[in-house]
Amino acid sequence: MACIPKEAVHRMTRLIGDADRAVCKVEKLRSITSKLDEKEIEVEAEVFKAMADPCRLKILSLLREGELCVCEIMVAVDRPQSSTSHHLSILKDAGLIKERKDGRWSLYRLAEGAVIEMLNLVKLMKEDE
Amino acid sequence: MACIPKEAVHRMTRLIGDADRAVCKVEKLRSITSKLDEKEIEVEAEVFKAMADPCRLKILSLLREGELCVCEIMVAVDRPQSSTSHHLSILKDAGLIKERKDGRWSLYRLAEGAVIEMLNLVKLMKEDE
DNA sequence: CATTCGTATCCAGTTATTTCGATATATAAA
DNA sequence: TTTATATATCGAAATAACTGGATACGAATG
Repeated sequence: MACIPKEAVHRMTRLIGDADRAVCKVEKLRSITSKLDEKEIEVEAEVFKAMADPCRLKILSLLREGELCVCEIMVAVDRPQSSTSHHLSILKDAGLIKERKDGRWSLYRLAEGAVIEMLNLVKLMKEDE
Repeated sequence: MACIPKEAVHRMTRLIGDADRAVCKVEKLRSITSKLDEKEIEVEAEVFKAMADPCRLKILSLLREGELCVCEIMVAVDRPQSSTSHHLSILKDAGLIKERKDGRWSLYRLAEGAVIEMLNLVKLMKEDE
């Protein structure tokens, strides 16, 4: 584990009172974050980032209805082609949607798994406040 | 509903074959997105945006352990005070965490509700691929 | 009441994201 | 093999987000 800055221990001592317990607390806090897998957190952040845009949320809602091609999606969300395509690639990279080629069409669908539950959960979120 | 661009119907006609069915399809697609509550989607995007940052995900993980003050959190995530405080305000505005003042301390905790499930779900997400 | 301490806010610099026209690529039709 | 179509990618401008030092504010402490 990285070295514990003296400043941190000093602060914590003021907070807790006892210097030994302070060191212990700082080490405990640090150990929680240092156990987190940096790479995994990065990937999780990318998933949330992909869902953090109104247009992309609309696309995900659309795809709940079934598989659609880019030109259908761009009509539905009312964005230019390049913009729509870009959003789709962000959703795909995050693993939220899957692509299938058919002739000159690219057909997109929701990925199996937890995507729908995520969309449902965030709706619930606002209700219990 | 906004007017349907001729271009869209034209494209759809090529895609489907029949002109009347094309108009129908375009209208159906549009109706899905137009039924979505713009304001609600904005709010949902804000929640995902708040979770779309590695440092903030670490803070949420930390708070699973219980209530912490800013100076404890900044030690744990190893960021300057202003930065930590800023991240906390984003999480609070999104409704993911709650604040409680005690003397000169601000104590933060996870909001009741679906926060933990969200964090668990995104982990599951990566497994089924 | 002056000082210290914990936090929030402000600010400026940097970096990342979004947007959309233009262009490239690939498939199919003529 | 020329042309049309569907999609992806590039590029540049506009916008938004993150970062960390400096400052402001409010609560405790001496």
